[in-house]
Amino acid sequence: MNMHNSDLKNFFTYSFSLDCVIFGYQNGKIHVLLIKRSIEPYENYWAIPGDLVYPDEDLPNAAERILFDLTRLKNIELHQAQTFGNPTRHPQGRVITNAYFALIRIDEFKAEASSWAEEVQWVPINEVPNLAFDHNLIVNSTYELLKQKLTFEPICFDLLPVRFTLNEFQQLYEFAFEQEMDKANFRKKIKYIPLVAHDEKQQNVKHRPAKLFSFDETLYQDQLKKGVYQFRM
Amino acid sequence: MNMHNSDLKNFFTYSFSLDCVIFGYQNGKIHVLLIKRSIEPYENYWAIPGDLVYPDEDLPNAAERILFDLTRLKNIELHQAQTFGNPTRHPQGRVITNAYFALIRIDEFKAEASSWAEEVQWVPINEVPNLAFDHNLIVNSTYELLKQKLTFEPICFDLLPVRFTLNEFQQLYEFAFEQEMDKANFRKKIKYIPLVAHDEKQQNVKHRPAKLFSFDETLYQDQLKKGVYQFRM
DNA sequence: CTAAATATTGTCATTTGTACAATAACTATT
DNA sequence: AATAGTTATTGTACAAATGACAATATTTAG
Repeated sequence: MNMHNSDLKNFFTYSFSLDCVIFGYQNGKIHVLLIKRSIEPYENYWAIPGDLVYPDEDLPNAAERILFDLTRLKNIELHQAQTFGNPTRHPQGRVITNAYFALIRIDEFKAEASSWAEEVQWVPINEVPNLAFDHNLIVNSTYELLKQKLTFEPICFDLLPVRFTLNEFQQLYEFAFEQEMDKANFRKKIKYIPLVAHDEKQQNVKHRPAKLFSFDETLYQDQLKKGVYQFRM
Repeated sequence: MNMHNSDLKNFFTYSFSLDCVIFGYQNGKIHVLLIKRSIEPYENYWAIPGDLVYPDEDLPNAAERILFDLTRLKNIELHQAQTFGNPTRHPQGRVITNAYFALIRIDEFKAEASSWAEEVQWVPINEVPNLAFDHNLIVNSTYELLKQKLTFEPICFDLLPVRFTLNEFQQLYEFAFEQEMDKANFRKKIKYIPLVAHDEKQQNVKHRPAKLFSFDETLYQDQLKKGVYQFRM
């Protein structure tokens, strides 16, 4: 497979690609996974992992394959985001691209550069450099979508460690919505979210350690089915 | 332009199309605009208006053009929805399609069959027949998206007449969410939505006529900017 | 003028939201 | 072991929103 260089122009009249915006959470900040391109166009630029879709490939499969090829990440739940089709977005021809995104725990998965990705790097969402193609647009649009989804789907738990403190939970929302919240009131607000309290506590802090919680996905699905509760922040 | 028949296979290795889901509101029901195909494949099937995107055409422009070509509708604000890329969704080759949707006042715009659309028809969302291609999937997914958006964006006013009664407003939500609401409580809930009360009243009803209201878009945008208020139903 | 019908407003108990204060539990230091 | 420092967790009091229901108002039809 080498449809990445100058012969792309002759390969398709126009073509279809897929770009992955992978979000992670670390040190109180939402991060995005970037790769460094070792090929033209935009050689040596940072970009989000993406590539052309094969002619007989379904989009979810393409997303999985492309992400794995470039970053060795697998078993990640990818979700469709927007499609970008500006005719001039690719310097070598018409390439329409569909963004997919995922939320992962950075330390549970190890991203490694592979194929034409020379390096991989997690970058805080508000420190993303100038990227290849229209990837800044794609990252920003998808981050807006993420923030929207954070308010009415319990996806924050894909970013947090499996066991987290209520403060960590709160700080994630404070970061995303760029506003501080009252600790006591935050705890009342999340009263109905099905969390399990564990006996375990935070380690290596030089003050009273916080209790650890985890999200009960099964109970959440039950509540959804019964219609007794709808997630909303 | 005739890339719709058997020569499609040779025209593009794979191609990209755009399908429009146009919603309207009438007689207390949300409707979808359908066209009847006069060409193969799926000749004589009902479908949503859609066609191939030109190689040098931006997606928003393509959406406008395609909708106008088939239904004569214009000056309609179209919004991007999902992209559908199942390799077998089109019987003649790989065609990835991007759905766009719009919300309009049915009687303010007159849809007319044009080009290879033989007929146009507004159909209640819960009475949509078996459609061409995967168009049932597209319509249903986009309707789900619409319902989501109804809860956090003031797009309901694109469906309602410019001047509407509070009951009409309420009934739209009752239809979309399939649940009845208390009249008095509904009025309290919408207290902060910037509506203008007019002196005008409902006509031709055989009981006390209701007062007419309209949505103040300008005031809403101001409130948004100031961050004092966020639409939420 | 009256009945029928729906629009509109009001009441009240309950729940939720908000700001802030108080208490609890742990670490580090003396 | 006692104490200070630090953060976790719970509580309190008042304002605002919600929900079920009742009461009143305005129009048409006769």
